[in-house]
Amino acid sequence: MNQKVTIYDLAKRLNVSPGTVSRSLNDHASISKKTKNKVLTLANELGYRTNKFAANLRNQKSNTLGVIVPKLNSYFMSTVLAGIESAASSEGYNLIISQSLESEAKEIANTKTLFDSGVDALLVSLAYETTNYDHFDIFTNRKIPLLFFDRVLDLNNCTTILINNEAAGFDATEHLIKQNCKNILHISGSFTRTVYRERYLGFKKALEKHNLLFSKHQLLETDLDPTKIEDIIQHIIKSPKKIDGIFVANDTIAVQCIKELQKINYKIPGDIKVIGFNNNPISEIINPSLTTINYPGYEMGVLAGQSIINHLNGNINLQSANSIILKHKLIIRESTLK
Amino acid sequence: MNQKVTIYDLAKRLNVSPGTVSRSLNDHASISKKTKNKVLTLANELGYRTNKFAANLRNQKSNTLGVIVPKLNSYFMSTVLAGIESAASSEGYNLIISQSLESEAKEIANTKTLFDSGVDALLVSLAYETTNYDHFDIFTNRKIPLLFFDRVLDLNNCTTILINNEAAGFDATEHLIKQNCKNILHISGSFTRTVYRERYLGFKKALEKHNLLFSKHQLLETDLDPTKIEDIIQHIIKSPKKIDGIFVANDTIAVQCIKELQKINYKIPGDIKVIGFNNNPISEIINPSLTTINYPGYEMGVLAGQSIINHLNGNINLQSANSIILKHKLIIRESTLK
DNA sequence: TGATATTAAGCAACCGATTGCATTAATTTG
DNA sequence: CAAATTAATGCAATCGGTTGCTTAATATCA
Repeated sequence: MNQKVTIYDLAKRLNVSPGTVSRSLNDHASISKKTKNKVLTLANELGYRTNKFAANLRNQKSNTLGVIVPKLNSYFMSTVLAGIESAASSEGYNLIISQSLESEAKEIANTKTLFDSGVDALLVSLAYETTNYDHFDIFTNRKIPLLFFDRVLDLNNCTTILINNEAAGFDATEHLIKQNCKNILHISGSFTRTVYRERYLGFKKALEKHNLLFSKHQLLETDLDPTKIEDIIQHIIKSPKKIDGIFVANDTIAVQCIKELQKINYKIPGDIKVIGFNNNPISEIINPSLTTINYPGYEMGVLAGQSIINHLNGNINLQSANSIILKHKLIIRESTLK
Repeated sequence: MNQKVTIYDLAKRLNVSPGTVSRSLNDHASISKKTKNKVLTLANELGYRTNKFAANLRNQKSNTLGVIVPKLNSYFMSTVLAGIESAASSEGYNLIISQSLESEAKEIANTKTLFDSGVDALLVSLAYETTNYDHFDIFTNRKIPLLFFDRVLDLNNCTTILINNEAAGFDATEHLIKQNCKNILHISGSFTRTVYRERYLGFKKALEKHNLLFSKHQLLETDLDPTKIEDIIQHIIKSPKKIDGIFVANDTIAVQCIKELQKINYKIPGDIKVIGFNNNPISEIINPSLTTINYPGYEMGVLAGQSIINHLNGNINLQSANSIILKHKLIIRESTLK
């Protein structure tokens, strides 16, 4: 039990060749049932377990997917990961997960490590900081599938999975407008990430459509760091024109805004209506409950996993569909009631 | 660029042996600086990357840790994972993560897969369902380090990392008692997991210490599934003696209780005081904010990662410390105010 | 019965890096 | 200057499976 058992051990005991053992274990057609049974039985008895290193070395394939996310411990990301894991494990793939912690340097290091680990494909959601993308070249050069989700990058031959952020931003903003907001503030993440840029574009389009002027005070580009909530509140208080609606690029900050504004006696939604983004569970818990945009994280993860595995299996679906857009949905709750 | 480069390619171009190349790359002492430089330079130029499969096969070591958690997308678990990842990556270890989804069958499958993947060690938080532990034998038989965190199991020679759940349960309960609660309900998870059993023991000890009788209605053993909140509420309403305090085994359910009780016009903390467990961020967002026990997830993850890596590196610290207890802390908020 | 088709199994090269031991070249020492 | 060290490199086996090709054994058919 204590000793490792190899196909050579099995071969010796059964007086067959290692090749025969290997083929038996892989249920190859050219081995008789009798032999296969003998092998399987003994393998089981001795607790034989295949050595993946050897198999991978020979097969040039690891049945492993690499994943790089900005942060493991965020509601959204862990939900996506759960989806990826579910898809991967049902197809017999392992997952090596690493986090960039929003740092470009760490993302680069992780990319190299995962490449060296011989992952069959890489799934990435970009770090906040990343502006140079050369580190992905080792993957594209060797034609190892690369997929971006949520925080995406448009590279040739890379699938991207995301929602229509512009449309979502538009919907969120239009909802506020329909609730009679006239001077809406958009609290955005950094424009280096297109998700945020596009939400902003949707925001502006909605204003335009409804003939609302846009002034620069209505945009606050931040790093969405919870510790800097005070700056955000100051921005709101000091706005030259009274703000009556806020569209925040994520629920966490939206919830913090509500809490802080309530502390200084703003009424939500009476004085200011607030809409968030993501449909994080906290949006249901805050009082008033937070109107938000549902972002299907789990589905995104499952789809990302399935797409890449289909691709690896040679199924034709990624060549054609280079970009997968998931449906978002406006979820109306109390924080934007008239 | 497109082609994979091996040490043989480097060796050929430099007219040295593959062995010399290998030793150069590993900065072996018996190679001259001149040669090392030549090799390093060319390796860099050709984009050489070591083939881990070959190295792992030869070294019988993968620099990879396996992790099995019940659920990836839970606040607590993703926080622990973030801690493990941080410790692992700073020591050059990869992480293969899988989830059991609380199912024993999946946990068994994951254990086998991770074993086959040749992880150097395994970190586990047990599934809700698991009652048989034989699947870990392949690890213990081969003396591959095994560590349990949070949902632990006392096996010989396995480190466990957790908090003192009994003391935490005691503290939580005593706090309620000090806030004048006389008839406290404990909503627990399944006793198959010792964490919950121990919190319950702490609960009972606190009652005893303060001379409060315990009746069976004061314990509700559930699976902590959010969809079954209605059963919990019914239990509270139908209690023969009016319940004035609730100690819930996790914050998610505690928050749900508060919300549902408020819907039927209970005042929190006026009519019923509530204390949760974990210090999940939602505990700060709910109104009234939730008193809870802080469970240091990130620290637990870091410690778990570091411990196992120290062990792998042969540093003596796990033989002695077979069980690591982290500090918990009572965090008093509004939901238990007098 | 002999020739051919089928089936089952073996042989040996290969995947790419590592490492104990042997060998050669360079340096030191007496 | 020869002998003894020391330094630098090469050789070849090894890790454990996989697989194209070959061979041996059995079945099929005329």
